[in-house]
Amino acid sequence: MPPRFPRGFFDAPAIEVAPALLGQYLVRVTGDGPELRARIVETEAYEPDDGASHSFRGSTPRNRVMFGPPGHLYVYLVYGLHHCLNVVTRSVGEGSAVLLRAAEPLDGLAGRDVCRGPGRLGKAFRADRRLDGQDLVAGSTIWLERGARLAPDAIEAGPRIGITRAIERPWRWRIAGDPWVSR
DNA sequence: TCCCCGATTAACT
DNA sequence: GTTAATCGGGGAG
Repeated sequence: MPPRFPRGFFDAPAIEVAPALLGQYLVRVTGDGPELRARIVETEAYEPDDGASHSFRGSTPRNRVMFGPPGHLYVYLVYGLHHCLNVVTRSVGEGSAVLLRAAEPLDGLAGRDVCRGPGRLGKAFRADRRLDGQDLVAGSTIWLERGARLAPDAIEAGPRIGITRAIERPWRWRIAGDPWVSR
């Protein structure tokens, strides 16, 4: 089994962790089905001073995991329908995370588009608020594993999707030309 | 308490 | 390109 990332990998700004997560693996074990595995191909960063971030107005019951230790999973419900997966970054009290937007299905996932888009990725990995706060470094339910390190020119940045504030920040990253990215 | 609207998606025209 | 689905968070009163 490939190594996981150490806690310190996540104790950094989301704008650094987001591109570094491209090409890495998301793994999930459920009570019944097979192990799920996918390769991350698209991410977005949300920072503490970022008007588009849930953490912008401080800690609340919903987003408190964002203000906890790095390397944990933040799961929230959007539009009353979809659960999105985020990786908490930066140190305790800062409020920063990386949204996982798309991945290449590998093991235990049927269908071309099941991981294309944050809502579908959450559904494919059977995420809901019960997964909020899971430890991605030392937990045994959902975690991240190291994949190949990508060359800088294999990564491209662009504007974030679906937000109405801080739209000028080019904080979405994806693997250039990858067939599994969203949209 | 009320009310608006969102880090989306699928199913329309 | 447009819109319904669906519901909880959090600001306003």
